[in-house]
Parts: sequence; C-alpha cells; structure tokens
Amino acid sequence: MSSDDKPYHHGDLRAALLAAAEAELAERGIEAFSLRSVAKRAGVSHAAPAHHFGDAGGLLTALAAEGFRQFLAAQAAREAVAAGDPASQLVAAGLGYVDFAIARPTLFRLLWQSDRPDFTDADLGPAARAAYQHLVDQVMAAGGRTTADEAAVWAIAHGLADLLAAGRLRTVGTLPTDARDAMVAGIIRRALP
Amino acid sequence: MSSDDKPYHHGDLRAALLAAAEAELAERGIEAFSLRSVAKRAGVSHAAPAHHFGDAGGLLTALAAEGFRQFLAAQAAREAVAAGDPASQLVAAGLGYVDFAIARPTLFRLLWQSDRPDFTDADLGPAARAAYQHLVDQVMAAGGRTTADEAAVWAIAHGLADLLAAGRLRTVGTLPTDARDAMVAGIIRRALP
DNA sequence: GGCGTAATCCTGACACTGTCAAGATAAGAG
DNA sequence: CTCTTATCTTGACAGTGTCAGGATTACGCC
Repeated sequence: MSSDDKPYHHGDLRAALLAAAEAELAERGIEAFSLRSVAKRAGVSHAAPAHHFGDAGGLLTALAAEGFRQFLAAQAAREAVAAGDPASQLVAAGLGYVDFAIARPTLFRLLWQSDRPDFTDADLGPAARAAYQHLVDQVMAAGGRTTADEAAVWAIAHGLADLLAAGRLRTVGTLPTDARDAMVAGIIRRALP
Repeated sequence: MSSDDKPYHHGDLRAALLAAAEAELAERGIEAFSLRSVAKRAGVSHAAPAHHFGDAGGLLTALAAEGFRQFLAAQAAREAVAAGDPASQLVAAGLGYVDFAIARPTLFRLLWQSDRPDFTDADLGPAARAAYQHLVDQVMAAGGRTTADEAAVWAIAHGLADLLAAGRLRTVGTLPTDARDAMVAGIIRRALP
C-alpha cells in the first residue's frame, strides 16, 4: 500500500491515541479535552478509542499511568547526574519533580489535580503511589525521621512544581535555567531537618 | 405570594447562581461542572445565567473572584487570633491558606489550577493578586529578604494546601485538627530564613 | 492454499452540553 | 397609565460522550 493509504486497521492505534491525547491536552487544556478531537487527530472515527480504553476516563487513566512513569523518570534523570550522597539525591529528585511540571504542565495537572483518571485502576494506582513514594523514601535516606520531614519536603517540591506549572511564581519561573535550578535546590534544602 | 411560587423575576438570581455554582462544583467536581445543572439547581431556565454572567466562563470568573476574597478572609481569620509578631502572623496566614484548601477543595482548585476563569477580568485579576500578595508581604515583614524567601514560604504553604485538598498527604490530613495545625505551622516555619 | 473466529474500526443514534436569537414577563420612570 | 428597560423563557444549533450494530481485517487452524 502507498504511504498515504488509510488501512482499516491502524496498527498501533492505542499508542497513537495516547500521543494524540497528550497533544490535545497540551494544546486545549484539560478542561476542554475532547475525546472526539483526539480521535480526529489520530485519524480514526470518533468511536475508535472505545475499543482500547472503554471511555474517556479510561484513556485519561492510561495516559496518567504513563505520565507517572515519565514523572518518575524525570526524577531518575536528575539523580543520575547528581552526587551520590543522600541529600544530593533528594534534591535531585525534587529538581526532577519540578522539571516535569515545567516541561509538561498540563500532564502534571492531570496527574495531581484531576479527578477524571481512575486512581483505583490496577495500572494507575501503583504507578501513582510509586511516583511520590520515591520522594518520601529519599527523605528517610537523607536523614528524615518524622512524618513532618516527609510532608515538608513533599510539600515544598510539590508547591514549587505546581506554582511554576500554573505560571505563577514569575520571580522564579523567568530565571535562566541554572539560576532557577540553584534557587529550587536551595529552597528544597530548607525543608530538611 | 406563597412560599413555593415561582415569580418570573427571581429577585437576586445572581447571588443564587453563584451559590448554586459552588454547590455544583463541590458535588460534581470542576471537570463535570455544567451550566445547565447550575440553572436547574437555582430553579431557572438553562439560559438565565447568560444575562448575568455572559457565558460559563463568566460565571466561573465571578465565582473565582468571590473565592479569592474568601480565601483572603480565611487567612485574616487566623491572623486575628494569632500573636502579633510578624513571624506568628505569617504562620497564621499559612494556616488560613491551608484551612481554605481543606474546607473547600474544589473551589481551591478553581482558583489555582483551572484555566476557565478569566484572570484578566477587571474584578478577578486584582482579587487574585491580592490573595497571594498578602502572603508574600508577610514574608518580608517577618524578616524575609530575598525572592527565595518569598518563593519558599509560598511554595510550602501552597504545596501543603494543594496536597491536602487533593486528599494526598494522608499522614497529615487524617490528624486531629490541633495536631494538624501544629504540624503545618512547624513545616511553614522551616521555609523562613 | 482456504475457512472461521476474534479483534479492530466505522456508522448511526441518543441524551446532554454551551451558546445564540427571539419572544414573554415584570419592574420602574415619567 | 404608558413606555422603556431589565429580566427570564423557549426553541434552535453544533458539539460532546456513549452505546448498538455492522463492516473490515488479522490470525490460528485445517
């Protein structure tokens, strides 16, 4: 078949729909998200997603599960280039937390502030827990002892990430990358005992 | 007229619609928010809100403006019963920030994570800025000197508020009120220089 | 090779949504 | 009392998610 043919069977529609969904999310925002738009962008009929994801919530659930894995990967990427001591690793995880929020703000919002994904899903549930549990584990490794230590680090990383993703906190968001990293790192360290 | 009459003119439909909108928001969540449901709840036709708010975005804009004022009031309420020194006042403002998020999580989400309200609106714009500017001002009064000080306090208060509003951070959220307040206060103090 | 089953995708329909246009009703000014 | 204006309703339209049924293709099995 020639390259512009549209075979009845897509081949990898599930992945294509997930990619289209994230693009739609980034362009139109989470509140204007439309399943039919996603289908149109992927070049299939409006009811095609149903077979792979059930309903709109199912698509967003799958997208969120994938998102949490990438969220964790963003933290791991920072840790890989950081010093090996526990405190540095913790700060690196926090930087990755913020990186993800800045790079993909709408997806970040889907992960943390949306009630459309089904967090009891067998795939999403563990993925979500693993994502923030990682940060909490780092706190203990870095000398944290109490639940207040956990909460403080999580809250400060999450607060920075959320405010930056929303475009508030201009004094930090408009900084050059290096300076911003340094400031974020310094702020995260304040939460440690 | 008897009590169950439905006069053609409502009397104070604008306020009734705002109240109905917040109730709908709390019950159905921000992503399932429906203008027609709000109208039905207020006992008027589906097009009645248009006259007062233009479109759905206009209603949410007005609701957000009112929300920001109440958000500021929650901080003021805590400050009124706190010690007068700047540090105590700052912690009190943070506690009010968290109070509001816990008491009205969906409205909190409308204020901070929704793109449906029009933040360039002549009423909402100033109301929003005033709400978080207040916290930033408190930082300076309490000895803050740098933008990092501002960002740290704002981020930690916002992070706690957002995580608690979303039902994460169970270790803090399930605490008795007094203990939770004490922990939140202690965490906020970590952000100070 | 051919066949039957199952997976995949499409078409059409339904109820619901936001928004607009036009009309009905009531309040208030003169 | 009349006229103007604000307020609210009715009806229509396009767009949305979801379901039922049908069309098309892939794949295992002979």
